[in-house]
Amino acid sequence: MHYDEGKEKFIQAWGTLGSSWGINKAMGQIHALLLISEEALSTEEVMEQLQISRGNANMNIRALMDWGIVSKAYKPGERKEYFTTGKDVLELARQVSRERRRREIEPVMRVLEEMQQVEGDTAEVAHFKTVTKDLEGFTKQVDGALDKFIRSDKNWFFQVVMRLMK
Amino acid sequence: MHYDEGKEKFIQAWGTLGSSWGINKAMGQIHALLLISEEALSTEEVMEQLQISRGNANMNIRALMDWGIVSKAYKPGERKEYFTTGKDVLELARQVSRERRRREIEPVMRVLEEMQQVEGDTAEVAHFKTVTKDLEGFTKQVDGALDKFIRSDKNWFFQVVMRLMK
DNA sequence: TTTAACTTTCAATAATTATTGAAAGTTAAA
DNA sequence: TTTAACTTTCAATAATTATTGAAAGTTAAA
Repeated sequence: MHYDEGKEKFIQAWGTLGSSWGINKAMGQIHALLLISEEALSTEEVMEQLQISRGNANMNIRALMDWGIVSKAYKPGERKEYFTTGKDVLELARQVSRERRRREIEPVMRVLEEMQQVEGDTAEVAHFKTVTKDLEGFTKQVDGALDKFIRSDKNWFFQVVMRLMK
Repeated sequence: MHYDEGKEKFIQAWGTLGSSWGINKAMGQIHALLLISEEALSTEEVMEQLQISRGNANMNIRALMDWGIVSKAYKPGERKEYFTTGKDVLELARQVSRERRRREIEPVMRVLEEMQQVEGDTAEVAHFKTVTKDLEGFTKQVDGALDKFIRSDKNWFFQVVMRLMK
């Protein structure tokens, strides 16, 4: 397979993965492009390589910075802004976990907690509370594990996985 | 808070969570409704309670069955089909993991593996292969852990989480 | 068989989300 | 200051995805 073909495939796959994970396609593609590029890229270069508009490129680069997985890199003597993403995959996973936890798990947990405030002593209400309590418990477990992962040092995750695999 | 208000909130929250996890809103809401209902519900009842059309209800119930988290329940003497979902949250998580693994992780892993076939001995290609190899390695780890989780018995997950938390 | 109760399909439409590109805004050098 | 190189915003539009509802299909009872 030629490099250009591989690159194209990878960018596409990464965009698709992104869109089934709450990150939009362009965001995923820009990230993929930055991942495989050794040099930091400018907005222009991103626009050109992915064939997207300036607004699109700009907005999605900003979103990636918002997620904390892309950062600015100024080149000496240049006025233009350049962007890179870390090449450490584990750090990336940790950052994505952190954001998803904050954006998705936390809000749903707050709602689940509230559900215990429902009044009434019918069987229906009792069942409702049982179910939502269960979900809350499970969500808490996941949240805790995720938190541990996020805070952990570089090797923790692999150590745990290794332990599980043995 | 009144039961109806709580119920409404929960259904909304579950729908929203669904849509940021590749499950659409209606699917999430139907699932929420079935979760909190002790009795199995008919398509009609789902339509009425969520104010959605027959086609929508039917399609999303089928999708939930496809995911393996909703099942048919016939009522004796009745011709109509009724639907329920398991109330075991862990089993639900396991089922969702299984599906997402199959639908999202497997395809991307296949692409990542292919990337090693890229020809050329430039620094650019070397870097490309390094990055995609790293991603592949990490994805494999996650996939393995997920597989372990999916296959595991009921208590495994909590045991592991407990161990992590201590 | 026929009928009626039910389920499924699918083209049309609505709703949502992503993208464009030009105009407005910002900033560093002249 | 002014200018020009750059970045950001945002209303308009395009693309995608979800939803409707009526028609077609299926199935069990009469």
